[in-house]
Amino acid sequence: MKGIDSEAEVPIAFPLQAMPLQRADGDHFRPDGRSGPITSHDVAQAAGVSQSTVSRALRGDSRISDETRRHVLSVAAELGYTPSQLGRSLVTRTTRTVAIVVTDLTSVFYPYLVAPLHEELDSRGYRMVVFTEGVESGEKPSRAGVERLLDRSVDGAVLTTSRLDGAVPLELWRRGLPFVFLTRFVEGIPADSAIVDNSLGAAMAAAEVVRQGHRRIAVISGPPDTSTGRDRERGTRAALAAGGLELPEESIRRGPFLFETGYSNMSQLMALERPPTAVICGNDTIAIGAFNAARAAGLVIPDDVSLVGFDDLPMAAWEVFQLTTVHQPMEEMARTAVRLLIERIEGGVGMEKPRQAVFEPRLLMRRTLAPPKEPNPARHDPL
Amino acid sequence: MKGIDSEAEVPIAFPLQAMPLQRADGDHFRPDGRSGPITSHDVAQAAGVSQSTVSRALRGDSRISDETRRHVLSVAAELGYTPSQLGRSLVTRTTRTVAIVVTDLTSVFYPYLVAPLHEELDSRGYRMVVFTEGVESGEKPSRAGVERLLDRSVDGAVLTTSRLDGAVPLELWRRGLPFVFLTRFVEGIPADSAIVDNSLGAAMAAAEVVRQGHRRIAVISGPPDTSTGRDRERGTRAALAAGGLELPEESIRRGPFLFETGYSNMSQLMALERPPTAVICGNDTIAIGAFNAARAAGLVIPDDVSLVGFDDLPMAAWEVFQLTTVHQPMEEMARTAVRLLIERIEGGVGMEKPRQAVFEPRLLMRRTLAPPKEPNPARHDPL
DNA sequence: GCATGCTGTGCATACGCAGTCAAGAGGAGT
DNA sequence: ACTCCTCTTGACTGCGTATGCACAGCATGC
Repeated sequence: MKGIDSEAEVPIAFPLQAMPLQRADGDHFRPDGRSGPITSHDVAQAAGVSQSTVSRALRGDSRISDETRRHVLSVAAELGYTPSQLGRSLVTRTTRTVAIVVTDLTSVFYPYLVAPLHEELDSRGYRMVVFTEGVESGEKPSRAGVERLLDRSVDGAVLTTSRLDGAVPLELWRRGLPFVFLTRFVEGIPADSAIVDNSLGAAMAAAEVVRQGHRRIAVISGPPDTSTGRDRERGTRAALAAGGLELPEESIRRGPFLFETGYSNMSQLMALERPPTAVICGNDTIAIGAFNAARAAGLVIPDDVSLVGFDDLPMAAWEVFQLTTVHQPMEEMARTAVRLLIERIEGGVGMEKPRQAVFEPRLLMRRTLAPPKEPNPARHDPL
Repeated sequence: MKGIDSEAEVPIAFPLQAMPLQRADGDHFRPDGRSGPITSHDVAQAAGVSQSTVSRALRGDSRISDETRRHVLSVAAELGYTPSQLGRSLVTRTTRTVAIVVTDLTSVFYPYLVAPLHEELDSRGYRMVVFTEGVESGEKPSRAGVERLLDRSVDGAVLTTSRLDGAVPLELWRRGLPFVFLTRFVEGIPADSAIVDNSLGAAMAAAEVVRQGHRRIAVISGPPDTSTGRDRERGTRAALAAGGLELPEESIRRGPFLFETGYSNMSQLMALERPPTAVICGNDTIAIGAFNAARAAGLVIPDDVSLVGFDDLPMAAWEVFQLTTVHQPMEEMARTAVRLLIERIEGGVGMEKPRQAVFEPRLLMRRTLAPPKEPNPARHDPL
């Protein structure tokens, strides 16, 4: 077993391979003897043509003869020339880079959003830069953050993060940077968006909880300053009201969309004198936190308490959870967001009217929701 | 409940706020009447100074008088000037951007790597671009991918993905782009790296499994063409051998570090005539897949079968899993990787000797490992 | 024989910024 | 009064690329 040299400078333990492992002195050889990377000028000189011709040959300009093009391409390949994206961006005024703005990269929610975003962007030849919007508690617009988006290094942005009072979207809009809301949106900002009908989805879930006979229902909701948190809570309330149920303030908890929010609030709820028979959660992450809290308290789901989530993360389908939840087509939403954004970017100034892509939620019955064990005696339904 | 207009152009349902929601025609006002974003020339003209002075004033050059600086700053703020990172990068030959290269963004593993990477980079004033190395089956260097890294748009790269035969690291090294291996590395490439001692960690886990009395042990390992997969398998074998146990080829499965790998292989293992009493998994994701497969088969862990993982993802500690696993300090590793990389980038050409930061693994006893129920009668140990 | 068109290439410039060099203003020293 | 500095600022250039424009070469039509 080898020893440990934590952070120490240890000699390379493995032998260098006997392959063409030879680094050029200061990148590649440059005809003019200067240092630094190869430029189109170098290629031009080596190929005996002008820089313009190199540029055109590589970009496939049709006005270059096939012979010249082949020659230039071979010389470029030989020198290991890679066009500078910087120089190109400066003159074309386009970077083919899109910013993704998220709050908390740690969230298990983001991979499922970021992966399709990346793939869709990549397939269209765009790069992806990731920014986190500082989770400043106050109204701080995180000036540095907005600057970063406006310094010409990105062509547009996907906002997955925005709080309802967030200053970032407003600032972006004023400065004319194309962007699109994904998952969440901010009212009053006429930007494109790709979202699920959150209030409808939440209402579907809550209605089913009621239909199955629950009367003592608690809610662990998301943050009220996000459109998702607010709309889902609204939908839940509406459905409960339609079932003749109120939602007293002590039965609704709120917090960030985190495991801990579900865990701690569920623990408290289960410790109540008359704990709820069902708990509706703001998203799957909260629901899974709640699930684990219930388990830790020795409760069996759904025998002792029912649970529903929102999002349908892949892990919601895991055998250990089998979480009843509201499905939203995250991948499709992400791809749509990219499509809307790219159209804005490449479409130019037109298309001023904002477009909303609202997706249908779908209630997924799995195994965390069942009728309560001790049906409320006040229940009048025929069954 | 509101209706759904999936992907249709619906009018904005919310009223525009009565706030200063007024977009300047074509970005901000420009003194010279041209369109496009404000440049330092515009600020200079408006402030009655030269462009050089504007540049210097904003960058805090000490040779500018306080009076001029204040004036320039106020004019810049008034015009809403944001320096172009492009122009700056072109002349400074530095982008303050680092590329993160990953394989599969969907992995639940990456958030815990990407989040600290981002934070550490951000705190040092660097941006983060995410690339996926095409998961081409062949040797394809994913030319487009390498090009992307070499087109002067990043100052360096963090490779978390590399297969042992990957061509990307070699190409980067030859072209002189600073980079660092994180989690995995590739032999023969003299680059910095931040890794855990994988073989030691795996050996610790396997030794404990043996110590607890298991004799019929199976392994669900990671991909053999990664350093993590290979080294962990090596460590496991070594520890088993030290315990006098062989690892017959039919008892070791291999596959990508995915939930499905654990699920399907565990299902098969549990269907064997004499299933193993313990399964050692290549990482937590595989282990959790295996856990769910066991649960689906009606087995209780660890009563019917023991399970150990590797990584110590946050979810390994969840109540429903309580996975016994090998902890690696991912956050610290990520931060170290960034530190090593930035030192290379900002340190310039020196420091040619590669540095390896090897972190100590730690075996975390939770509740998925217990002595086998039916101890092997061939066991000779005193207890 | 000349004008015209087409094809292929080079020249020159602009993109936005940082930095080099020089120069002007003012003060101090002789 | 002159020189020598220091302090502050401006003109100019270059980073690497794309592109408008001019131009050369050749073919075509009258």
